[in-house]
Amino acid sequence: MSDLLERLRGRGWRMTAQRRVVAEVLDGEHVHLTADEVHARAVAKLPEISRATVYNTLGELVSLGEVLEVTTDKRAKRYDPNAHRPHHHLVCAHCGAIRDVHPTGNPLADLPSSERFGFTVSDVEVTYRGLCPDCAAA
Amino acid sequence: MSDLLERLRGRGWRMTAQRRVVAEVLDGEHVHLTADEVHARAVAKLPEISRATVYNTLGELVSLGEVLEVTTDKRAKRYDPNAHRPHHHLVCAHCGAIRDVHPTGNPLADLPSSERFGFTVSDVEVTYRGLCPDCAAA
DNA sequence: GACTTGACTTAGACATTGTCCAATGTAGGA
DNA sequence: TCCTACATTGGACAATGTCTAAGTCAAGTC
Ligand SMILES: [Mn+2]
Ligand SMILES: [Mn+2]
Ligand SMILES: [Zn+2]
Ligand SMILES: [Zn+2]
Repeated sequence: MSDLLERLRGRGWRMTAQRRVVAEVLDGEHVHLTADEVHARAVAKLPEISRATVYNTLGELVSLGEVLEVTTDKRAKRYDPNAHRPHHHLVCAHCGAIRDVHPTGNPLADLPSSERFGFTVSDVEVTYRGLCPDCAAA
Repeated sequence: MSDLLERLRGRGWRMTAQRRVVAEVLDGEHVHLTADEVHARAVAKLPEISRATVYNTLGELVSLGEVLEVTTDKRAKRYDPNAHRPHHHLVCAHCGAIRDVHPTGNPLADLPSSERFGFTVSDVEVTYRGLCPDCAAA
């Protein structure tokens, strides 16, 4: 995460306690927190941090390409710090657990030009759904 | 759509003016309306229809498998009457236009078991993103 | 170290999307 | 025609997200 903080400093960011805390929360593998979850964890480290600052900071990180927005369910957006390695997601339909996955092949190649309707297609998101081991056992 | 109304009658649905109007609105190809858009179009045909009824009816149609929920953007859910032909979506990143597409191949086969984390994977959603012809020209 | 300034943070109002409920209405069978 | 279980309604409430005015502070300058 200090990598991230360094990059942000290089981009002219003022290093505030709030931004440091948000960056700390957004660290690790398979991390896909909602804004309110980020806020709750940030408050544990810095009680006076506001919801508005969390939303602002997340939005800025997304604009900078340091964090991805993921919408695996129809509720809140989730924020994914694993922005520098392209990947897709595997979601448990029962408990919502999310794993990063790396399918083989290139789904873009599977969309023939006759199915492109003249669009310039630049990106593809794949969401696999199923049951995680815990939920399948229950 | 009278097909749909027949199926619903067969399932024991009471045929109300409200349900008929929602079914009428949800007709056609490449239709992906939000609940409020459905409501606005329904009101044009039946001014006294309430938001609650539109939400109730859409929820029931989804439960019955007659309509799909689609979340191509991070805003409102969209309702897709094309539930009987599996397909994916192509979305314009600029104006939000949505087309139904039918990629070749089977993306499920592209997820090796080493990338399944013990999940029972049953479904996959693919969303292609790019620019529609109009937005690319502008 | 003190000063300055524009970027940053905050609380809370407001907006959008969706859910829930008690009261009222009605489709369809008896 | 009557009955009643099912359906609809309006509005309160909830969850998520946006915006703004006022106060705060990081970091450059002296
Ligand atoms: Mn991820
Ligand atoms: Mn569709
Ligand atoms: Zn699970
Ligand atoms: Zn477009």
